[in-house]
Amino acid sequence: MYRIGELANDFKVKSDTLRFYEKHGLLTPSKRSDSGYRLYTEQDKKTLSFILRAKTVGFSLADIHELLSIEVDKDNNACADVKIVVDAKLEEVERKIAELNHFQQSLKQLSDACCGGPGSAAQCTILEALESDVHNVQPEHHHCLKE
Amino acid sequence: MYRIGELANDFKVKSDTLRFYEKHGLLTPSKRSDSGYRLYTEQDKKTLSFILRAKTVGFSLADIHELLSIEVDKDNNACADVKIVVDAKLEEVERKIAELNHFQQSLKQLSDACCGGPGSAAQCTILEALESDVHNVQPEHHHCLKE
DNA sequence: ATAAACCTTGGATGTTAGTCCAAGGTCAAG
DNA sequence: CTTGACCTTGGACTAACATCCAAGGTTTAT
Repeated sequence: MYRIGELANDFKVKSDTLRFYEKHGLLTPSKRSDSGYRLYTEQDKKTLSFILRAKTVGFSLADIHELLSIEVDKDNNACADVKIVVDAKLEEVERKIAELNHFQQSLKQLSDACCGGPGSAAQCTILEALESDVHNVQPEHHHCLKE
Repeated sequence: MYRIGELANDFKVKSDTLRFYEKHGLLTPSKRSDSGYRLYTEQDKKTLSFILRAKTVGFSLADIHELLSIEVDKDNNACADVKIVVDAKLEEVERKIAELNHFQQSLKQLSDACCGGPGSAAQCTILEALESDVHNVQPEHHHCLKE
């Protein structure tokens, strides 16, 4: 069992943030001490980890709330509704992955172009790097390769 | 050349948003008409596309400003500084990709578990799906597989 | 030549996601 | 038995990112 300050400290967030998440239904501590202190379990810790990770990849707290409230239950015949939500999020995740792979290629090109060798590179920006079709690079016409 | 409303419409944002990006140095239209109307070029369009895509994967406008102002210039001896920025962003992108791959696996499990077959699944949440080690699944002990 | 549909600026307002503060209760250490 | 570091609540405040509004200028279509 962790008190709010401990948990906050472990994840480098403020206690206020945890209270804020509670107020918005994202993370309710599993127990309270006799004196009313919030007590968080390992499970709560995992939920917090999930919230913070989902945030870094661009999900809003509303999105995260939706993800957390997905309950696939064999006796729940709203199952089809759940599948619609899950599949929508899955598509969103896949779009994000595709974007990030694209960014990754471009940043790699920039990194290589930058101080990449004795001659260094021609002028280049991330937009030029993104524009170059990674699947069809023609080195001699390319702005961003070393030398 | 696009006027602000056209460009806004193409990208499903408000004209106000484009003026906001301009005020914050993210997207300055390349020209103005004689009467003072903003005129955006194809290049500006690409910049806007970049801004919006970067936003969906969790970059702040400040991050995006930083990415856009990267200029790898062969005559610029601040090259090492640029490489530091680029490599930091690259790491960030790679972390995001790793998170998203993890989410993707979990959402796939949920999607499969949900209405996945005649028997459907045991109760399952995204947290349980995330927790299950995808590289070491033991179907009989797993909460979220069909039947 | 005038209405409809654009555009300009500046400033007010709204939403999301925290962050801070005040007044007071709890708890462990000395 | 008090000092210091925690915790409680409620409410005010902030920053980032827009979004709206007012007063007025421009363009195009009839």
